[in-house]
Amino acid sequence: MEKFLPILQKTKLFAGLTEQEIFSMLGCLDAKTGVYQRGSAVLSRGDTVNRLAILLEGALHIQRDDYWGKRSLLSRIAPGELFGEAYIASESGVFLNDVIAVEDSTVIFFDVSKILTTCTSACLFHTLVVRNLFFALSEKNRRLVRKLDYLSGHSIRERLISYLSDEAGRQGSGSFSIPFNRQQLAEFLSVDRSALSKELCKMRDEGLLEFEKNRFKLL
Amino acid sequence: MEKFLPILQKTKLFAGLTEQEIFSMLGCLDAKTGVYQRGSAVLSRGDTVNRLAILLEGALHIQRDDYWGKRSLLSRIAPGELFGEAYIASESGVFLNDVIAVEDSTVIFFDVSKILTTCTSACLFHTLVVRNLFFALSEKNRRLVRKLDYLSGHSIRERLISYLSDEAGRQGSGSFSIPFNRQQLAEFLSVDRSALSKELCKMRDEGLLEFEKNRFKLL
DNA sequence: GAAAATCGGTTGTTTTTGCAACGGAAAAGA
DNA sequence: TCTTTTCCGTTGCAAAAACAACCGATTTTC
Repeated sequence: MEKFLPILQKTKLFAGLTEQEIFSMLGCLDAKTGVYQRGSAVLSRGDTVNRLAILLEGALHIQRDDYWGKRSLLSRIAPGELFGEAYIASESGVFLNDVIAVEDSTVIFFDVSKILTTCTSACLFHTLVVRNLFFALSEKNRRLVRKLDYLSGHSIRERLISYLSDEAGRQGSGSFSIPFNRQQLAEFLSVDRSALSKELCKMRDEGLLEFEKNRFKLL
Repeated sequence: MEKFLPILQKTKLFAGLTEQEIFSMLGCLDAKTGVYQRGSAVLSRGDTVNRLAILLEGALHIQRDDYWGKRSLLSRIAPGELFGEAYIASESGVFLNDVIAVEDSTVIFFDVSKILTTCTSACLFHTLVVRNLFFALSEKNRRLVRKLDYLSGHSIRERLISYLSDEAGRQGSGSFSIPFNRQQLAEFLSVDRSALSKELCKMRDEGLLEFEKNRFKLL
């Protein structure tokens, strides 16, 4: 557990705490880590979730397959990001999606209710963590709204433009790479892969952008 | 301000507090109310938001018009619901959508940072409000994920089914009414109104549902 | 109560998207 | 290195959705 302290210190949740303070909270939060091989499930649809999770190493996809096997890719989780936060406070707590490790991954789980319920040891950093938790949730919220924006696009081109220009802004450059291959990007934007491919090439031919593999350049 | 205490008491944010306790917090949170006529803007794209808002009376639409005047309806806010929560914790704090009063509305704004920063009067109910805030944000989060689900549908029919069956579940009956007219429902689901109308009638002819105006019955 | 605006269903046409299948290039695995 | 798998662009066709325009009914406004 100790070896993850430097990583935890960089997360939004524990921002501003010393390694020592984080360490003392881990016990209080009943922290448990899990290791997942590439391709295995971290959480599955129907699981009861009552813990907050943070990805320490690797990469995860939050996704869902419908009756016909059509897959929706809701979001990708990068190291330091938290997930499962939407369900811990729900009555049912039943998880509606699958969380899959797309790389070998390590995840840490917290019993977050311990932070929220009146803390017996009303320590100073508790207050800070609660504040951080609020910021993290708020940011997550913004992310979801952004994704809603992508999907509100009425055509493949609109969805692509809103997603790609957003990504360019986030990475601070018109030249950037995305964490998806074509199939995954199609699932992320809820469109057909071949139609996506067609549209991308059309946009390239029109001089709107350049790309090679998962690297893009907006013009 | 006092006349809104019974309404505030029913909100998620102040759940579990007495009217007296809420009243004493209003000053601490620097609460301010605003009254908006039907059709007027509560918040506009580009505004800097650093306050949490709760709708006390009326109804709001969070929406956005693109370059071509095409409107996306992100969500509808009912009395007691909070909004603006995504932006108060962001660096820029710049609001990306428009919030429009679709009925005469009253809104209350809070300086929520006051709850989060170390409270000089570390009162008991502060802790409770922070916990409530977390639950409220978490619920908002779930709502956004649900809407993402609707928009992930690959056809108008799929979007309709996921939205309508969700609404049926939420209202606990196969017979229910929705807070949108056809045009608004089309904007909410990001589809063309006439195509939506066509699909609805087709589904009715196939015996999947019945409807009249904004009242639906799933079969 | 008359005029104006909104609402929702309908139709026909155009455009876009989905789908299925193929093939070459690159990557992964043995 | 050779085989197998994955990736991604391409094509043709079928299906779906967007668009524009129209109309009767209802609602709103004055």
